[in-house]
Amino acid sequence: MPEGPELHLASLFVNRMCGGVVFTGPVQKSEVSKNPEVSFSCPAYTIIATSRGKEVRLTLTPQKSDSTMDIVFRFGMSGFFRFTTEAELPKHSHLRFYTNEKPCRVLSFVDTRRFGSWQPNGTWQLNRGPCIMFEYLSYRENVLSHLSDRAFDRPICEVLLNQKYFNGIGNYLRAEILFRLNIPPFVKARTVLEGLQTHLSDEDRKEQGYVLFICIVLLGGKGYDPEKMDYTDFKSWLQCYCVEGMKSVRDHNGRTMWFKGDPGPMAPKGEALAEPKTEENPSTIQQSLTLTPSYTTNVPFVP
DNA sequence: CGTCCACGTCTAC
DNA sequence: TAGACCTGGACGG
Repeated sequence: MPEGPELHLASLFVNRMCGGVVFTGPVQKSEVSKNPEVSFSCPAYTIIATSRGKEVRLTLTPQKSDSTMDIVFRFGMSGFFRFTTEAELPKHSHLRFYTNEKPCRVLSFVDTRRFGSWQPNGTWQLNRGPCIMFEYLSYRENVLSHLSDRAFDRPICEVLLNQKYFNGIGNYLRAEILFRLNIPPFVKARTVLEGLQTHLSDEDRKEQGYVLFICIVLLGGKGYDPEKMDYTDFKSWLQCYCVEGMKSVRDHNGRTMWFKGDPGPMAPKGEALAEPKTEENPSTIQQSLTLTPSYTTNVPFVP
């Protein structure tokens, strides 16, 4: 997805573009979307956004009332927000908020593959853990106080996708985190994490990818540009995910895990590792990074 | 043309 | 632990 950082940047985008903008009328849903109708209509309201892990919440506030409405979004594989004129409505715009301007502009939730979802009058999904980026202490406590949970019997790379404990991590981040911390992906998660019960030091934060996340978010803010369809910066930020010379293997859930070196003891057995492409091994299929607009518009980078 | 792959959940057997 | 849910880009014949 859009992973935690992109969801956060999406919320910054909404607040930047819609700050001081007045919206009006009903919220419109595309015909094709199977998500619920948003029965909200108001002559004048404003929109603010918040993010938590892999969710974004829009709060609609009528100017002459205190009865706000929250809509909670998950982005699936391809969701993002855009703010355009009505004439330039993006393809796959599935939920639309219209401004009171003439000609009006439209805040759109765009989602090519329609794996994304929204919930009117929604709340943060109950079974998702604290946000790794903005609820760091409770995130950390949630992980460390539940290390006896059977979930941590799994390899670390698979547990990192468990949103009950790592709300915000997705497939590119797990690869980048484990690669940069030099942790073999298929080591039992509990083994990796149980050394962290000490006081909160910079090393601890580093070990749980916290520093990585903060870098992504802080440096990513300036990279967010929905008009610019250029993901060069994102690709050059990646050190492992989809990078030539790295190995990849399907994990036990069928997701591709990118890594370097030793896969670790719990690697799926019988699985042939994809060999890294080298000059001597040109027959290997070259992995290409195909990016939908959410990448090109939302993804941050570290120079 | 066709097959494979993609930033993620969901729910059904 | 599979599939189901979707569109579309890359690449092969």
